[in-house]
Amino acid sequence: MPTSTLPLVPSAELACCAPLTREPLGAEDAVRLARTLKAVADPARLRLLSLVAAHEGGEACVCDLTGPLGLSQPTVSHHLKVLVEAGLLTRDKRGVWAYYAVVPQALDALAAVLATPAAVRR
Amino acid sequence: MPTSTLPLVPSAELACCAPLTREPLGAEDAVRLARTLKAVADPARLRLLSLVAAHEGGEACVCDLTGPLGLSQPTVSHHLKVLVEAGLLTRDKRGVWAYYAVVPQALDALAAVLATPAAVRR
DNA sequence: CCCTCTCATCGACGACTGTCGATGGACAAC
DNA sequence: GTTGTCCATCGACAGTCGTCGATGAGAGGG
Repeated sequence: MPTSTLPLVPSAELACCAPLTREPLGAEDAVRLARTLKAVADPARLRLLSLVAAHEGGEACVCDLTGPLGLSQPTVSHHLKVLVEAGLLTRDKRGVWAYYAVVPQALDALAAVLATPAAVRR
Repeated sequence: MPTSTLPLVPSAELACCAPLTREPLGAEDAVRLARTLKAVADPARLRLLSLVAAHEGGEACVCDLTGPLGLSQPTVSHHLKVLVEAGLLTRDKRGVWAYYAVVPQALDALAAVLATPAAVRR
């Protein structure tokens, strides 16, 4: 049977806080937010998210990704692990293959924190 | 006369590309996007953005920020420089003080790239 | 049982990053 | 001019990060 790995992140971490520009960010919230943003702030990982999302069925295995990225298989595995631990990707192992898929709500939550709420915009 | 420092980033960098999950990201776009995201992916810089936005008048000088952050003045100056170079903050030197203000469009552009377009959401 | 294929982990290396104290430059007030 | 304040830059240090080759763990196929 296929084994599905859910994101390790408590869901509270995804929507951790009010929009950046609405009120001062607490130290702990800042650390949590930065941890998630760090996972995205890398060219290889950005392209991975993009490639996985664009792949047919919305999922892709490692062997689909090493070629387009031009990185070694261990490096790709490493980046995928980072993204899964950040809750941005899910891992689904079926037989020999490991299929990765994006978690749209996670990206949306990040976007929501960064965006300027209409009330603040001047 | 006050000297205003505009962001060094070509405006093309701010809205560099289509939403992540819409089409595969090119290598160069990925590098540019990652560079901007790296500027935000740090607890101190997140709090700086937040503190500046929340400060009265939407702007703050360095001496307003070192206290709440608990970091030394050189470190705060360093982080502010990173944010200005990323186009997320503007620097306006008036007399002895340097006033920083957030660039809402920059944050919004970042959010737009991360967010899942409705058409892709499944 | 052995071989192959896919993927994860390990260990190592160079590069980059966040932090600080010390220094220097610019402006203001006396 | 001298002194004081605000801020940027410098140099140094420890820590983290991205990358790779080598190795290991499991699943399948002959």
